[in-house]
Amino acid sequence: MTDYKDTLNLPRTAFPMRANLAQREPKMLAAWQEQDLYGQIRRASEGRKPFVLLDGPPYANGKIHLGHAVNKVLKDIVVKSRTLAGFDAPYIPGWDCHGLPIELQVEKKHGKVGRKLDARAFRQACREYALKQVDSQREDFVRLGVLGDWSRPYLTLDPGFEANQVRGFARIIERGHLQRGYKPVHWCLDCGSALAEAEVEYRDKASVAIDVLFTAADPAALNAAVQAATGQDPGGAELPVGIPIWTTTAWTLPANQAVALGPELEYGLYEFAVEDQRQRLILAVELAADSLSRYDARNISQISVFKGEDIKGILLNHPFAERQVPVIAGDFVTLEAGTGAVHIAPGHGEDDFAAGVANELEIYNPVGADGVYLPGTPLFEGQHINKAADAILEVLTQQGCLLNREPYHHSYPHCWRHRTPLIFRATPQWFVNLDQQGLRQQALASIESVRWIPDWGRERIEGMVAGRPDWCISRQRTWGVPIPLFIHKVTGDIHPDSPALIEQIAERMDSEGIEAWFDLDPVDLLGEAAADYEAVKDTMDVWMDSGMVHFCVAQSRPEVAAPVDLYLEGSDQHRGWFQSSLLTSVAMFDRAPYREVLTHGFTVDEKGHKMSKSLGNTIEPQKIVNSLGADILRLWIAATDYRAEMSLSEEILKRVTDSYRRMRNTARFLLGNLHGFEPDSDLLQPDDMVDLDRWAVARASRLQAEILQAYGDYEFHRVYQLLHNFCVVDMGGFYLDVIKDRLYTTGADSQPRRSAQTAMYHVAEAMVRWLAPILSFTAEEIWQSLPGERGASVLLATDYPFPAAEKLSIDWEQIIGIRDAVAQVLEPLRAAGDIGSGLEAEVTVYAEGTSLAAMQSLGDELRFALITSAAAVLPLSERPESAVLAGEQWVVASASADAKCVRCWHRRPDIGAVASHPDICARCADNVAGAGESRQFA
RNA sequence: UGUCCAGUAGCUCAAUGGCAGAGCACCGGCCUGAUAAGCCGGUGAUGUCAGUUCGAUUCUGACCUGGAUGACCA
Repeated sequence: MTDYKDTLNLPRTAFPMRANLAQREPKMLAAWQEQDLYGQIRRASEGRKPFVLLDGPPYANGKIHLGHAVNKVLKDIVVKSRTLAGFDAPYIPGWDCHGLPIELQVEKKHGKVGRKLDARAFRQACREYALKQVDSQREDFVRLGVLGDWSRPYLTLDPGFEANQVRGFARIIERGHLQRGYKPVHWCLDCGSALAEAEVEYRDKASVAIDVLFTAADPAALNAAVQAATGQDPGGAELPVGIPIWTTTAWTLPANQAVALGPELEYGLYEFAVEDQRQRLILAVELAADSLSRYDARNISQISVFKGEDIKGILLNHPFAERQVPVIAGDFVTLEAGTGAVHIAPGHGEDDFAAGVANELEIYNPVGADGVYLPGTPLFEGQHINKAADAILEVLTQQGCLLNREPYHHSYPHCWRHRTPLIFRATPQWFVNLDQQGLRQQALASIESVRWIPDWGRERIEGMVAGRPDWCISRQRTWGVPIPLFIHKVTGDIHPDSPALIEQIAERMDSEGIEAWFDLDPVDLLGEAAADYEAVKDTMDVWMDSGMVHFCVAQSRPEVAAPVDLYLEGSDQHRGWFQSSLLTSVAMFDRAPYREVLTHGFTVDEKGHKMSKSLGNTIEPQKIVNSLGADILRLWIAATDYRAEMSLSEEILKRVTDSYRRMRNTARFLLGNLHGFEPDSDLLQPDDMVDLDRWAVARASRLQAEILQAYGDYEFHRVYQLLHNFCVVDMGGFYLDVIKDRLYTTGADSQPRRSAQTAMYHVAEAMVRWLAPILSFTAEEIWQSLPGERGASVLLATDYPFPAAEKLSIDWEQIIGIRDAVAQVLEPLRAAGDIGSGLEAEVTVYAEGTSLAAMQSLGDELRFALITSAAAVLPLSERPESAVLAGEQWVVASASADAKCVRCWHRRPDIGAVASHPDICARCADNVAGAGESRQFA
């Protein structure tokens, strides 16, 4: 028997089945770097329609985690898919480099500012630390296959950035949004600084709740007020009377300036006895019973009832300070807890502050930056507020004003870095005022012009902007961009020429960065007037840094000038970067800095629980990359619907790896069978192609439309599903299976084979582009194995232009349905051991209508489509008793009685028809020694 | 405690006021000319409870679970 294997065209390719991504990817990265792929793409994209994604800067501290990977890879998929779609899509990554966390790291090593290092050296240490972090994070991002201008990222510590930031700040001042305020702000004693809203988190805290008595300064006046309200003299003028307040922050009592009652709430005057001492208290009616039981009161009687408003203005004795404080009305007073009377320290609370302003109280703050009562504070001067609690309670007890104390658990604001309780402390701070120039309203209007994806993002940010307080932008820290202002020593006003002065400062900062401000001799700028002014020592909130990226980066990199097309971050950035960027942009330019804002969810484990170190359920991206490869991680990110939580587990990674292999293998099969195909000479025109091959091209072309749509809609999980199903169902399950016979057995340069190769070539060219944004490494590997002249990288190409669709002769969807039906009928034969492969069977299909027509037009080539040795088709009316119903048609199947062709494995009656080739069928003989067969349909 | 989002087979995703689809996984089989592959067949699901409706996975409400975010001030 002649060995005919040599006469077959079996697949050949150097493209390996095993990906070995962990080893292969770094080499590919080196090659990309070597050839400056990013730069090449920029040059190739010149003049195209721009699509700009502005990178939200990660904070330069710590190793990147899964969330970072998700964010950067999503951005990368967007940028690459837009590049392939023919846009000029630059990507300039950036880092957020100033701020407290870096200071804390440096403090760990060098101690606080002024101990081992002076401020200047400390800042230098911060700078060095941040740059080191940037380097390490950059390495990890690059390893993920994220393509961008990594050699020239933007850093908020770049002198140019810092200079532009103060220029932006000047613009905000010019437009009237800056305000200097003496207001209570969240203050972290460990930071020694004010905090922004975004830096506050609420945690449970165990406090001591106390009831403190404020005695009436003039009981007769109180009685008179009650009588005026109720029409009855309450009497009992000889008894002690007062109003008890309830508080969990005893340390604020030294700053007390008033007691607030709800103006519309009902209060009662109660008389009772404690240890046989009769006395009177005013309490909210609803809270009276609870409160009086706390005080062990007996023989209680309610003397009268009135509204809080009725005793407004009555004076009370401060429990220990030498002053009297008024009763005021406060709408914010509720009946949730306490006594219905709220102690007001305008220097230590927001409501308190507002009440203080409304009632012309002193905004008194006796607490220093370090939490110690300032010199001159009666009784407690020099004590730390956390330690003074006992002393305060003791004083209250001595004064007979401590009615009750008990432990109390509540949630309380904490510093999100130190996790320590915050205090409210009135200090002079700088604010971006949301209302004095209509910033809030304009911001809300700008939100309307932005497309928010998912759309609930709009409501979220609207609610936040509508409800937020003024933005406290000053920090009393070392590592940050200075607030470059001069304050008049007498009037407290900023220098009238501030914008111009800031420009002069910015010019110095262009080269020297923030040190230019700290080194500045005010005389150089202000001349003789310098003596009248004081330089501000505060730094800016780092949210100002990142919030001004849209302005600062564009000054040196005009290709990303605002407004940009897209911001893409985690959904937590509605309160963070999206908002800070919006506010600065509206403050400077009256418009949003972005057209679209896309958010993604957070990573969770397989049970849907968030990943955290304490739960021990974190998965490190570095680990995945170094074992499975970056493409596997990228595929997971693409395959997951990022609008909700994104869950990751060992099983999920396994599934992702499996589907990766399937796609890779499909590509490998295409490449293996494109062996020897030179598109320049071998590519057939659609007219010359076998009908099935034209179907494959048409199918791929239709799919491409869907895939591009999905990319355009940022629905990458749809891209993945479409791609994977195409590989499995259309290609593996049908087309590639069917054309194997033709590829292998017909002549290498024959029309039937070239036709199939032409189709596969089109499919491969398109598919490598579909894959490229997601499986960047693998796509590049495929690209390099594809035949034909091509550029250095798939990313230098644009979406594949399919040849114009030709009308098909066969309704292939019908044929696919019949194929499934035949497979069902073949299964029992196989189970019975009558046949093994489908080529051992012959079938007759009985059908009517369109499916009959489809099969009839295939004629003799039906058997190739069904992958059986013989296939006949007859009208339904002729079906015999033995026919089996499968789907809509009836099938008769049996094992073929014919001999097997050793070459093509079909069972044919014409084996040996050509005498010189006794072991092969006539078709094979023709292909081996004759003119070669021709195919029209399959 | 408020608001928002999500909950569809073991996993990843679909869909619809009218029999809930796909792929993977799993089970069974085939092939050995994609072979640490490939092909065929099969099993399997709407978080819970009510309501509206002829009919609800879809609409409404409550609850549960998870996530995000805000308020919690005295």
